[in-house]
Amino acid sequence: MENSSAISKIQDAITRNSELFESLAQLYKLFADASRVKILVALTQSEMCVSEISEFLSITQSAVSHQLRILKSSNLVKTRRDGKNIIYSLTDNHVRTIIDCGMEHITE
Amino acid sequence: MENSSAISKIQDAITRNSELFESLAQLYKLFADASRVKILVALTQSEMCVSEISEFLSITQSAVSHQLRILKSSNLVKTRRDGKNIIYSLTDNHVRTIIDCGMEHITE
DNA sequence: TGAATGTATGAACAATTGCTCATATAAAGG
DNA sequence: CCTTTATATGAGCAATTGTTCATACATTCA
Repeated sequence: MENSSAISKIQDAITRNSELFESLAQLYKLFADASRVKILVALTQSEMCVSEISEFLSITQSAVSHQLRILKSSNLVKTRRDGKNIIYSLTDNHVRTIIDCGMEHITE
Repeated sequence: MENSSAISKIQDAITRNSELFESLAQLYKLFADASRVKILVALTQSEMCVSEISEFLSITQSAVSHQLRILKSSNLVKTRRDGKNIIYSLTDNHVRTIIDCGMEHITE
């Protein structure tokens, strides 16, 4: 197949910014699991500690911790300690925006 | 741990809308792969046939077809035939919006 | 200080995913 | 028709993922 010039420009642009799109996929991967989405949605409403999250997702504390570690190392959430609890909250408003954006597609 | 009433309301809301968040995760899963993201980004610029896409992603025609099938069965893209080619294009503008939304987080 | 509570972590395992290879289908053009 | 070209599809495989289980760590409180 021969390339039209318009399309080969698009292809160039995508090839040049390859790592950017890898990062983008990496970001979406964080939202690509129901447990994580639910955690993130919950945190858009209020900060929460691990056991609170663990309680309403029907998954173990361990599973929640594993997921939170992923979200934290990706800087979507941050933590602070409050006595025996570790309180998780969203790092910024991007999460909210991204979730809203996906929601609009679902509930069309 | 005892639930504050505010948090238990959030938990109720999330539990009630469980399937909604499953769908949301399912949607993001479509964007959670670099090849698919690149395909989708390319299609925001122009409709394309399989071999054009296959050319600039360094993956085989077969792999592209597999990915396109996923995107099509999820209604993110649609097809039409033009002679020997199958031309793929975005179903609507949601894809564009979702990608832009993620981009803003990446390029902050 | 020692027990209790809340959280983190590593290993192991099943499930899912994205690719390749081989092959099928389908339209085009001699 | 029969070959060529474009695309689709199924099986198989390696890599990744999300969970559980067992256990470690850390802070509180008696």
